[in-house]
Amino acid sequence: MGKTFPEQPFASRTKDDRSTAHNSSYNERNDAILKAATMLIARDGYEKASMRAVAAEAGVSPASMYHYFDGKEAMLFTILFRAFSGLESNLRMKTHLMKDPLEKIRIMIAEHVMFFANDMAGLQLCSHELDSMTGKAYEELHKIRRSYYHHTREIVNDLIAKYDLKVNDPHVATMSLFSSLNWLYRWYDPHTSNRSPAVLGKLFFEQFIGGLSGSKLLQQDNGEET
Amino acid sequence: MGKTFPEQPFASRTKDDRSTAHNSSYNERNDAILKAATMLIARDGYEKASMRAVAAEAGVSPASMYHYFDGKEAMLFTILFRAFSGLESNLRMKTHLMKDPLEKIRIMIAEHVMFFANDMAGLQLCSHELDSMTGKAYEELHKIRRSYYHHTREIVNDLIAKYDLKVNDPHVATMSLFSSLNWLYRWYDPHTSNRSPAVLGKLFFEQFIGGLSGSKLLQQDNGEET
DNA sequence: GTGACGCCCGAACGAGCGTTCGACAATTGT
DNA sequence: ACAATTGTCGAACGCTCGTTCGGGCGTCAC
Repeated sequence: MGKTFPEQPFASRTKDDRSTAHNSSYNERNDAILKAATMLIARDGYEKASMRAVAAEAGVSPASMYHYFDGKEAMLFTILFRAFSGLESNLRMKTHLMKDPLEKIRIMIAEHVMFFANDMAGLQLCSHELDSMTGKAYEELHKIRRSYYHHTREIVNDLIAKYDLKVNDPHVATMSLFSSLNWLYRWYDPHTSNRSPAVLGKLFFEQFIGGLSGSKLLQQDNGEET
Repeated sequence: MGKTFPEQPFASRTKDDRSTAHNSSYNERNDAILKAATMLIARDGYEKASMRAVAAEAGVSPASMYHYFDGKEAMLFTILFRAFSGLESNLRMKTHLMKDPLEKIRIMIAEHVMFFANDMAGLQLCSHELDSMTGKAYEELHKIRRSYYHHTREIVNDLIAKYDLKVNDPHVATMSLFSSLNWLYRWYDPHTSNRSPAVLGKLFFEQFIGGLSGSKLLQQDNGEET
């Protein structure tokens, strides 16, 4: 029941703890507001999406919103916190028992694309609206993001070590991978595209590994192999 | 002097044509406003960056801004138009006389990174604020963007054809390349980083070619080569 | 000199924003 | 049954926004 995420510094829940077994209508309303907010902020941007519009979309009065969230920024925080935490903890869970870093990175990419397909608007906000946050809330989200990066980066390091790859710049390679994933919301819609999330994940995986390990096309520059 | 870009449908210049030889202060003020606007919109976002703040940064009164631009959106349009057009025409110019598509794509990537290094805020707006535009202005900018993509995509097609590459999905590969370039503003600052734009361009080039032509690491899946 | 014109800005307008307040309804604990 | 708590909302506050208005200033042409 009360099982959420390990270590939740100050705001993983809404306002104070009202999730006391009964009273399901509270959580329903809460989710309706978050869903409406996610959609409208994804469509119009954080500044342009007004509390009044979110309230209307969620079927609530503007004043009622403040019984569920301390304010507009707290609302965005909850959305981003759920999405970032979901990504991060899911990665940790799925790769926990694996040994081969190649398999780990394959799963990481596939899971990220899946997460995107299941919550396009939410991940769009993670890519687009993080710096609408300020102060400690920003720091906290940034910390999760950094943790996600570090986890991925360690997999990449293991990958390079295990297969003895000649990689010029692992950081740039990793950032390129994140670029591809974070830019998804700009061009890919799993409901419209003929590429499934699984296929797209496979393509990203192959591209990343190919980009890491170098191309036959360019080997003339490095002198021929022994 | 009056040399701009081929075909300029309706708004490559500001308001009406006041660039009549003398009166250089007009163009100076105009550029000061654009520069201030670019910086502030990059920092705060289009909605949050107010005309008053831009005016203050440029050393002009808010009212005076409307002698140079029809409004806030027209101002952003000019910024985006210059950046997109610069990118697109520069690509066309540089690759015009080349034959080898491998060299073409190398130059395309290097030039894009250089463009970014020379106008970080401007290219950030191209990546982040395009959909703050509406109507015909949006269409026009989107057209330039699409033209840039198509030009790049043709080079990729030639590359695949010439070197007989087995590429699963050229579109996804090209989008990944654009992802890396468009995501630059999120993590790369040429003034701070120890990687020069030239080095970064080289890395992106090698990654892209490697990602295109596939990896030795994964060839076990495709059966061994003949 | 004088009228026309480009340039500039203080002041204000109307609209929309996030948020708060106070009263009213619904639900709960006893 | 009744007091306390929780949920709801119309109305309003204070503020900032993009933009406009009207007039003042300097510089040309004649």
